[in-house]
Amino acid sequence: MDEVEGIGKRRRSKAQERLLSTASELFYREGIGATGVDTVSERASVSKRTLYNRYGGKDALISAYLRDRDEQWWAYLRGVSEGIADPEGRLMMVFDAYGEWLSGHDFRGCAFANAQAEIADPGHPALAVARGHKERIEEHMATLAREAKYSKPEVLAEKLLLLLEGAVAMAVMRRTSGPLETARSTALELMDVHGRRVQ
Amino acid sequence: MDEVEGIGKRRRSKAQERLLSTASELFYREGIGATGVDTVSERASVSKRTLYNRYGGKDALISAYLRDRDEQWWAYLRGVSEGIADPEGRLMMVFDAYGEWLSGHDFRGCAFANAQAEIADPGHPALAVARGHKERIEEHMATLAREAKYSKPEVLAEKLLLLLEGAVAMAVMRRTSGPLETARSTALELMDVHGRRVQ
DNA sequence: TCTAAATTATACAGACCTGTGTATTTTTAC
DNA sequence: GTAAAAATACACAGGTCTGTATAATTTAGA
Repeated sequence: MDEVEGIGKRRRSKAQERLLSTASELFYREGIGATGVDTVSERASVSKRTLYNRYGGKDALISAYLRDRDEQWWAYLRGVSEGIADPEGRLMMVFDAYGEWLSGHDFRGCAFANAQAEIADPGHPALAVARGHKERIEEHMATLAREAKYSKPEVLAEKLLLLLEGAVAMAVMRRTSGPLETARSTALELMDVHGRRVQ
Repeated sequence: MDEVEGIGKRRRSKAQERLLSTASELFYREGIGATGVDTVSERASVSKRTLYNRYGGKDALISAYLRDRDEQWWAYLRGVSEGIADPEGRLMMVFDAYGEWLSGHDFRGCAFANAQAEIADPGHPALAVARGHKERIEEHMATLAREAKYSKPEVLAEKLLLLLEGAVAMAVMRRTSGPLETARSTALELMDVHGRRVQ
């Protein structure tokens, strides 16, 4: 029975998992438009028919790719934030996580921003996933800023998000993690500007 | 005689101009990868052969597109900055220019960031154009910050660039100019942090 | 073991892609 | 007006793309 990712209740098959991880790597590294479904299925050693039976088409595979990326990102942040108790430290961990994630991998920038840049149709379902991802990051930072008792935590969170996104965009262009460090130190300055309501 | 854009001394022909403006619009609105050379030549009412004789190929056309975009951006900034004498005002004009540019057009984000996201090959000549564009903007802001006697003008300029780039990226995702306004007000706060060396 | 679902291999349709070849016509410059 | 440059129309090569059709095969559960 053909099952569409995200709707079906049946757990992912191994073929489906392999398709997703392969698509994830190729879409990120080579670009979404530049990666064909034939390439994905071949590299995953899964027939193209299965790809279409499992995902329905390329568009759904793109959405699944971004959803997977979103999940991985949160898992990664959860991991590195594990020991830290104070909200300020956890706030800075978002910057550190971006920075760490940069080095090592052949860095191709933010998968969500790249998808936004590549997909012209604003109604494409994958773009809703990308928007949701950024929204959750901002909310996460706003929550931490609130817990740390900064004044206007939502405004602070938006500022920090702008710094982060700009830093990633510039880092990928310059092939340096410098922008991330600048963003981090600037974040501290902005946190200082927002002061702290002592309870 | 076949002439390659950027090397030849002969001024652009009308056909070449039409090719460039058509490519510019399509590359920006639909994406570089999604726009074929056939489409460009048809929409420009110029034969495909002329496109190849003039530009040599699609890659060179992409580079020309970004160079053109860069020129247009500076012309626009020059225009809106015309009356302003003080460097601080001119610094804020960069933010205003980004914001103005946002509204009106069907906004698809920063053409240079989009090219960076779409083109996987880091050696592609168009990416050098994109890098140069951002570098010049940062230098421009650093010069203004220096003239306005802010301390560490280069550092301030980098911070402002990060805010700008992040704001554009978020604005295109959210379809709001809100991020640009946030970036603008945050820029003022950072300028305050950097104080002013009174001469 | 037997049955039903999942996956496979293979071929194909129809469209699009970049780039070239060639002969003809138009435009430009002197 | 004439010669050279530019642009045109048209066809074509050799790929790639998404998506589908079909029949055979493998896997997994009762």
